[in-house]
Amino acid sequence: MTRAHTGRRRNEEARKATLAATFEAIRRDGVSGLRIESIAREAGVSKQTIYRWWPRRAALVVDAASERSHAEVAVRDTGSVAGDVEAFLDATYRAARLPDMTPVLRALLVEAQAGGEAAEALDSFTGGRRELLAGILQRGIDRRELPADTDLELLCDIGFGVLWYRLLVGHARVDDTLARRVTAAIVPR
Amino acid sequence: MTRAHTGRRRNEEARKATLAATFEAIRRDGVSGLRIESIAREAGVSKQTIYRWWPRRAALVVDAASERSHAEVAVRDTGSVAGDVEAFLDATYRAARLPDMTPVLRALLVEAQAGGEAAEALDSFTGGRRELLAGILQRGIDRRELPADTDLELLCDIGFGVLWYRLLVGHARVDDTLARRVTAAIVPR
Amino acid sequence: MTRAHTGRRRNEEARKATLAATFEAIRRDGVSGLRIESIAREAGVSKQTIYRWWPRRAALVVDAASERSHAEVAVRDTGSVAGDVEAFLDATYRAARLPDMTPVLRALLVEAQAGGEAAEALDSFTGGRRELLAGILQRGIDRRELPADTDLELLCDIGFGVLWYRLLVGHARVDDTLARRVTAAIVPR
Amino acid sequence: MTRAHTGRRRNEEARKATLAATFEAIRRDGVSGLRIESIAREAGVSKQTIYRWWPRRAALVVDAASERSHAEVAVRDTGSVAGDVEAFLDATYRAARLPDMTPVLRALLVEAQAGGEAAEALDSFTGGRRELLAGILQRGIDRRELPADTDLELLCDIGFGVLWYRLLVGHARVDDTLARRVTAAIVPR
DNA sequence: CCCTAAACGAGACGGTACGTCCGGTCTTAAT
DNA sequence: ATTAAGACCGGACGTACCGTCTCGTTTAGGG
Repeated sequence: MTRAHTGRRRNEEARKATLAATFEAIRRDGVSGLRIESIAREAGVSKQTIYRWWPRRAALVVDAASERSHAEVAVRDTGSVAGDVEAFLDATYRAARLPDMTPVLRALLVEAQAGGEAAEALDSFTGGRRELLAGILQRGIDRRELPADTDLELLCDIGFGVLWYRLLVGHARVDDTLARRVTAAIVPR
Repeated sequence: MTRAHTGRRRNEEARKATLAATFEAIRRDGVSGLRIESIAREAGVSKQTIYRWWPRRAALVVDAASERSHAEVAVRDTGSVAGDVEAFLDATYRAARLPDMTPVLRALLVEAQAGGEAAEALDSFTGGRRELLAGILQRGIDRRELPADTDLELLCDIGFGVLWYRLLVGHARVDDTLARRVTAAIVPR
Repeated sequence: MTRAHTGRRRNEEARKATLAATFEAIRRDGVSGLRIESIAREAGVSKQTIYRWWPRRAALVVDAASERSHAEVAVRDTGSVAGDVEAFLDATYRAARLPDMTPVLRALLVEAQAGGEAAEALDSFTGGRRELLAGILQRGIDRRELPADTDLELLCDIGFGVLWYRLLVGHARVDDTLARRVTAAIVPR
Repeated sequence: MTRAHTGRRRNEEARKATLAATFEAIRRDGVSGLRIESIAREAGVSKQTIYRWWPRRAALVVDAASERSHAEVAVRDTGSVAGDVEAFLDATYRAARLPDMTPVLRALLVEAQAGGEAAEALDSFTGGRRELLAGILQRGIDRRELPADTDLELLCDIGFGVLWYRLLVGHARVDDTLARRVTAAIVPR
């Protein structure tokens, strides 16, 4: 391995190489096929270095995932709730169906089923997204576009539930039309 | 082990003991904690016997899961689509949130992410349920209770997507009111 | 690896291959250079199999050594103590300086320094040899060839001490003449 | 670590602390249990400092040992070879059986089995001692106390062989009477 | 009635990966 | 220039399971 030592400071390149190899491994083998030794080998990093910084496998998955999901989904103001929701869901669904993104989302969810930090990471990730959508819908209520007793929580669960359901069960693709259809189902136009 | 031999016929007790141990292990450790050797030990069965009948781990999970999900969800005719849908979803959600059922559903979905027979089993399981719900909704269209252009596929994804989303992400429980709320959101009353 | 399985019985060939590889490794690298993984690789045996039967490294060394030191040193009756002692020491020294034997003896002694079963094995090995020599000398006393107050214990320590000293320090070889010289020093002719 | 830096000169205290920790570790764990990292930790010294001054583990053992074996065994003139030899052996054996000394001698011998500088150090150490004993015996020949054809080399091997044999095999202690008994066996009184 | 065939428990085996430990090298920052 | 600190790659450690392979026992069912 030709990477230069950095002495007693953490080696940033080793960190990057590890996360890149993890990401690639998730893409290739899925989360159940993750092998720390393979990642170490492919990243040209020693196992000890991996265990030093990511004491649990879940931490590695979470970090690899979060490197790819920085991209914030912008909340726009299109003039109508329906437009705002559709824009938001469209951006969300587009991001999720990127070939790079889908396996990472699946891996994160799978890893989260064991509880622990992956569960927390997933919860915080999905929680943040739900708040954004809830905010958009709340704005609709404030503007009297939606009735005051709108079931915000449920509409959020629908918006994201349909997405995850399709990602995980695979009976139908997350295609271009989905955001429009979901919006039509949950927001009167 | 005190279980009696059955000679050259398959030993039904060994089969049951294996599936029970598998089920218990899923409940205890989740699908990622499944160990064939533990199952064999706990079931008082030899590894060879397990591998003879369930050549892949996924087959074991699928079998253990299907033993618990025999219970067919009845499709009733309450006189209105809304009533029928709510009755169906309520039964579905109730079954899914049974303490025995939830871990198995999660395990099946996780195992399915690797593809293979677990994916097929999950697909056929969820597919069957979607068809039932679609049938109920189609009857609503036929009776003119629902518009002809109702997006059947999407409404099914909503009905089940919300359920799975809550089972997997864990931000909110699948409670008694959920079926009513979901029904209200997707079917005009 | 093409070695045939033997089912649930211990595989004798695997045992032999392991000991042979251990012996070879001691010869090549000395006891401090022993690597269980190398032995496993060279013997075509899995690590688990080695650990199953030799839970400690010392046990492996002891077994490998004892496979080579079966050869009993015969106690002859030449008609005189001096003759008997010289014959015994000559046979002992000859065996010890065999190219196959020397590294194993050194390894056994080194391993024994840590205590444990190697120490016991060495003690029993050397103890047996000392008893033989003591028996020969005792016979000399019985026959009035040696004075009754002969320091048997010390003479044994001399007979073997000189051998080990040369084996371990390496300032002089264990050559053909040594047995005769040692005998002359400890037994009046 | 509270030890003061000494800037660009070698830090004598670091050297002492390292050797003391090495000595202590040999006493505690034997030579096979030596860990550079433990020594560094216990001595409050960095690994780099150890490697700078003792590039090989053997060098460390040799140094630690030689710090303890400075004590020269005086060669006295008691008026008879027997007396001189006994005095010399007694002093030698007494030094070797000191609780501080024994583990270090064992460690040195073990380390020497791998060859290299430990072997050289051991050889030079034992060689020096043998020359002293040989000198005493030669003086006995010169004074006609011993026959001219006395096997000097062998008698030295006996004097030290018995010592090492007992140190290493552990079947019998190096006690107060040993020097007298060995002397009686190799030098006519 | 015997004798073959299948199922089963037991458990050894060759592998692969685990997570830990240590060896020896390197760089930084402080003295 | 020397040191403490500590990250790093490499590689062996001893353990845990995997999936495969006999072995000897048990019973069912066909000749």
